[in-house]
Amino acid sequence: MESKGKYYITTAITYTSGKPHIGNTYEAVLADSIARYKRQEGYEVFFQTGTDEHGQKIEEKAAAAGVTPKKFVDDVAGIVKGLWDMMGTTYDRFIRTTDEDHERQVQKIFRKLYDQGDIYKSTYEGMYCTPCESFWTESQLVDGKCPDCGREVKPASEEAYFFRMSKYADRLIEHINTHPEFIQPVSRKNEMMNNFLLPGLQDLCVSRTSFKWGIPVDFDDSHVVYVWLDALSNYITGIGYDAQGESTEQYKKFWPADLHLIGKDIVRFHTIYWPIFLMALGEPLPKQVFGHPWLLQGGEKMSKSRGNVIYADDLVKLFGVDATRYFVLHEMPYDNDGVITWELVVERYNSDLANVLGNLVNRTISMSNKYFDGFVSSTGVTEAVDDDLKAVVTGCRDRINSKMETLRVADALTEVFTVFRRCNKYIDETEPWVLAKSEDKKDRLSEVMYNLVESICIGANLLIPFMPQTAESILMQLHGTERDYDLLNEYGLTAPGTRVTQEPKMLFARLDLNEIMKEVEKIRDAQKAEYERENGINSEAGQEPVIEVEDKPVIEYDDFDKLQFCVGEIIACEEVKKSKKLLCSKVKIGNRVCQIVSGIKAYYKPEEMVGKKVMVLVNLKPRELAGVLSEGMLLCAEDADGNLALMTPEKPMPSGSNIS
RNA sequence: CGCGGGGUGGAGCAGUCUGGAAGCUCGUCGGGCUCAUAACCCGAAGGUCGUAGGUUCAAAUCCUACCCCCGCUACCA
Repeated sequence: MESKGKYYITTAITYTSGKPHIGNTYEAVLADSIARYKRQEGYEVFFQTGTDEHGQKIEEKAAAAGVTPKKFVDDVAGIVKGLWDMMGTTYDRFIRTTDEDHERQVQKIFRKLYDQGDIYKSTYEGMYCTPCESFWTESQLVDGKCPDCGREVKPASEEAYFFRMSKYADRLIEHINTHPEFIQPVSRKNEMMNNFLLPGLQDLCVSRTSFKWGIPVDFDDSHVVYVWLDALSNYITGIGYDAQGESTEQYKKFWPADLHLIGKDIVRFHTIYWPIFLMALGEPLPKQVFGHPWLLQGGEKMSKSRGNVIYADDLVKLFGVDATRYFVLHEMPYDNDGVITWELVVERYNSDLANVLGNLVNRTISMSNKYFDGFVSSTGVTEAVDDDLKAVVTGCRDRINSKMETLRVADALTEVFTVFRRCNKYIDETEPWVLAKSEDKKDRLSEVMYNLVESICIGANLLIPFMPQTAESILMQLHGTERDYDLLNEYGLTAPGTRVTQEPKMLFARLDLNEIMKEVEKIRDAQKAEYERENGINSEAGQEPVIEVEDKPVIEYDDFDKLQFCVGEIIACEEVKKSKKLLCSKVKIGNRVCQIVSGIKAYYKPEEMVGKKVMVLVNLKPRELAGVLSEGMLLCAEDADGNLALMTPEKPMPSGSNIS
């Protein structure tokens, strides 16, 4: 098959602030199925995906996790790549914005745009919150106050680089109007025009000084490049663009991109800023930007603290790679958000994959073995019912093609399944088990079985871009072959003498919803636990009772200052013989040791007290308890049930340390 | 009046641009069949197409008002 030309497809690069959920993973799978389809069709495909790793949020997340930003993004990028690999995405490059070649080119791009006057230095003016060190726009403010801390903000300005968006706006409007296919679906085009382009584009601030985790501007290193300029550039740096005119052959071949596949939330960046950057660089614009809808979870909001975030790896664990691919591809409508719940996945799995497809392959193979020892041959004994089957099967490739042309992947996948559904119906129409009863129907039976195997073979070939493993498994079991795309509308290519497997393997075993939901519960618990660990919350959080705090009168600082608290180390401890509740501890506080009696026998054994660092009220007037002198107090928290917990320093502190 | 999208039988969606008998998948019920993973095939029930008006011979589809949900609102990527 000769090449039909090149096809360059990209996904958005995933922001590495955390593990991507199924909604993000969907995009990679969608892009992969398109890439695979284009390859099957005969295009030379370059498929790029990757991670977007700079920015303030990542700097903050890394700091919170106590690691360097680089270490943080290395970890997350590893997780992302692992998920994409697990889903079987056939990317040609997984680019990271921390890749050296990318960073160098972004610096060159920035300088080039600066040198030619598209980027200029000015001052950014906005509302500034001093404690948070953040600028906010008017629209971000909450009641005129900082949305983060709620404190007052004041007008401030800082030096920054700006991009002259306005200079290119007219050209972009012209381009969008003369290229109706540029923004898909079209509804997004109007959104961009009405909201941003027609009211007039503001110049965009393309540098930051408020954080360091970014690509430095090489001629002014107090600034880092705005993450979107950095991130968007990946589409050209990843295939060898050079800002000084030394672009690679690969770049010259593949740019402009045929398709940027992105989420609808970032359409603005891809249809306004990105084209304008490209215009400024003198490069052609991508042919099409498709803003796909999102796969959302039904009902409640997705949140890790509730343990209801659905991740691809959990889906794969329960359903397998191809079933997961099937679900996300099939359930995604064209321009509305789709819904994913565990129940829906099980439903689709059972009805489409197990019942329609898996069972079809299984019953066909068993009959072939039962009636013909697995050998498949056409006898030419046809009947009228065969015609409709053949028409459905041979017409499928072109029906899929027309769906794929407009990126209606879900509809294309549904078309593949019409073949399998038609086959099931064909079995009922021809009733092979009846034919098998009369010896003189043997040839007709053979033809029927041939038609089934041949039809399933074609169906499996059409399934390859969407469910590659399943397609391969079907072809292996039927001993069919992968066929050239150009032959997928031809019938009768199953070779004489083909013999199907003697040991059919179930493709998709039916699942029991209750069993699956038990597994889902485990996943949820694990997720909640992980969330609590990451955020330092004790388990049982969320179910923790809300205690109404009773107020004591306000005290002056001087009142507080009268109390002397210190860290004390318990060096010895024994029960107070005459008492049911008391323990008597020897507590080392710096250079002295005192004896303290506490009512904690029910909660702590003497031996486990020893060695603990605790919070001690030191200057409490000594008093005898049960005949034993107590020279202070060990501080404890107490809950509604009277359970006690000693206060201990959160990090190791020497005994005698002052507490205030 | 900030912008945009959505509200269609129990569930998930198509249909709306270009008005003309309300459709698909799942579920439910009934029947058929037995090769197969209680799977497959056929049939049926079930909808005032968010609400209220309007245009028209005819409205899910066009117009107006309202209600509800969801995004976005530019320095969060």
